[in-house]
Amino acid sequence: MAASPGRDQAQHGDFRVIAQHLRDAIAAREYVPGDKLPSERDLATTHRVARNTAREAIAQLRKEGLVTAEHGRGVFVRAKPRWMRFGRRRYSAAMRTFNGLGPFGAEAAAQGRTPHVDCTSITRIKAPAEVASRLSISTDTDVVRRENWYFADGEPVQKGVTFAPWTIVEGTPVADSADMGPKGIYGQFSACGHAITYIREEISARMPTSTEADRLKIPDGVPVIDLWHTGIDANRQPFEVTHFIMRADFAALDYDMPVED
Amino acid sequence: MAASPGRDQAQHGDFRVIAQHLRDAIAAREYVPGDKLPSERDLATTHRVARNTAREAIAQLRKEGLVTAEHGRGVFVRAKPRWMRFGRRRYSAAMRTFNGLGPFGAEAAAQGRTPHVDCTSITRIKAPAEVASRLSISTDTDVVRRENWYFADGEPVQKGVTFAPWTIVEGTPVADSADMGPKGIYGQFSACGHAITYIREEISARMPTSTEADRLKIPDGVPVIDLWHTGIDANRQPFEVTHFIMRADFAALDYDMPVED
DNA sequence: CAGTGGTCTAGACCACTCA
DNA sequence: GAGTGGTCTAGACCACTGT
Repeated sequence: MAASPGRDQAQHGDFRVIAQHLRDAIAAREYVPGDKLPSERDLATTHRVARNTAREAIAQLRKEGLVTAEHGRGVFVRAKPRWMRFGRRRYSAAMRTFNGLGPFGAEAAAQGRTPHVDCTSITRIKAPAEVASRLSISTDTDVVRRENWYFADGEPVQKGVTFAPWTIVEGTPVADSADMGPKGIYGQFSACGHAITYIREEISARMPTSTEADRLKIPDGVPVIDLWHTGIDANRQPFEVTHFIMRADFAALDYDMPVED
Repeated sequence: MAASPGRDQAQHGDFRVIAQHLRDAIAAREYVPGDKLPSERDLATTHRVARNTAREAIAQLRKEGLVTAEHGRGVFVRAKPRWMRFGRRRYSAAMRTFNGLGPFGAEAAAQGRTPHVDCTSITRIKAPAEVASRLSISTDTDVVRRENWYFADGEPVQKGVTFAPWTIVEGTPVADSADMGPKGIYGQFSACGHAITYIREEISARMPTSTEADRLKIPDGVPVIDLWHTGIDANRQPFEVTHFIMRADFAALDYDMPVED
């Protein structure tokens, strides 16, 4: 040890010590959200380690979602996420009557944000397996596939891909138009005999793929919520499936429900 | 460039190329779940880069949750997570009658896993703010705090901290005993006039803190589901709050519910 | 321009696993 | 003991941001 030039001890876990120092300082509000941390080079000299070691400490905090690095600017304490909450009532008729943005727009507007939805593609395909099983149809059946990207205050928040049997949507705007009219897509379904009455929501969380991180501009250390939503009508028939990928620093889910029907 | 010894080109994004090679190979099932990837030193030599660069490529895949590194053994393609699903009916009376493990045990058993719950502490404290607001009580009010750790097949899966007003649980096993009897904790609540009738579940996802990662043995690239559960009785009075931290590679949530009451 | 994070090199020793 | 990942060094140049 004493032989190694310029150093004396420490080898294992140096970066953990630095990381913990920074965590503590953040917890003690020596750095508040938005503040810039010392540069990697500064950390290295003050802790008497190589820059890479200081950098590794920063990498830990990034993985935990505590800080965000900005190339050329510095490393900043991340602002506490301001979650947008989605609940089952976003599908209720009352939420739809005053705008044409659908459940997302209604929730976003109710929470003081400016929503924007971009429908990037509408195609007709064979039902993928995950869709077919939820709609109780075969994978030979044609479905419409509508891909939507959702923004709040200009920031990308989530992606949603909606599928519905072609036989149901044929001839309606759902099959070929981005504009769903004043009552949104569920107004259209309702008009053809499928009023959304029950929903099923299957929720999991995972890290984004590199593609998702790109498209949704997801910072380091932020997972996605992966949600399969199924719309079910009054006859208990599923008529629509949407696969949402939501930034977990923006979206939260909030359900209240009876324990039994 | 040509001046640097032993190399010729490439500087930017080398590790991304390597990472993409590996991703593609995994997608093409050249490596299947459980397989060992080439060692960092092998990757370095075959791609003609320094070991740190190969290592960075691996780090990317770890962040995405695609692979897991095991010290001294190698880097392995992660097995597809086998999620355990939790739904609203885990709180129904029917799920409780055949065992004393509560909602978790019932779900785990139903899914062919061996559940185990470890109640690590039972204390009496002033209600924390997050609890008080959900129970509609003040932060001066005493509550019981019960900390539980949940295991499936011996692996730690989630942590749950339950709070309930002291005035409700006083004199019952909920206040001081790990053993909740054959009908579980909700049987106890039911016996003192608070049958669970509605629930509210507030769901978000984030990366684990370093403490959580330790205690739940969470591998790299796996987020946690952070869930606040509120139990509400037939009179619409909230009587119990539980804060769950779940490993997102084990737990998924699955709710079916009416859009309106 | 100076200062920042991003990437890379070519080594080194440590800690762990397994034959 | 051989092979693996984990950590560290002391440099280097690139890409980006701001003055």
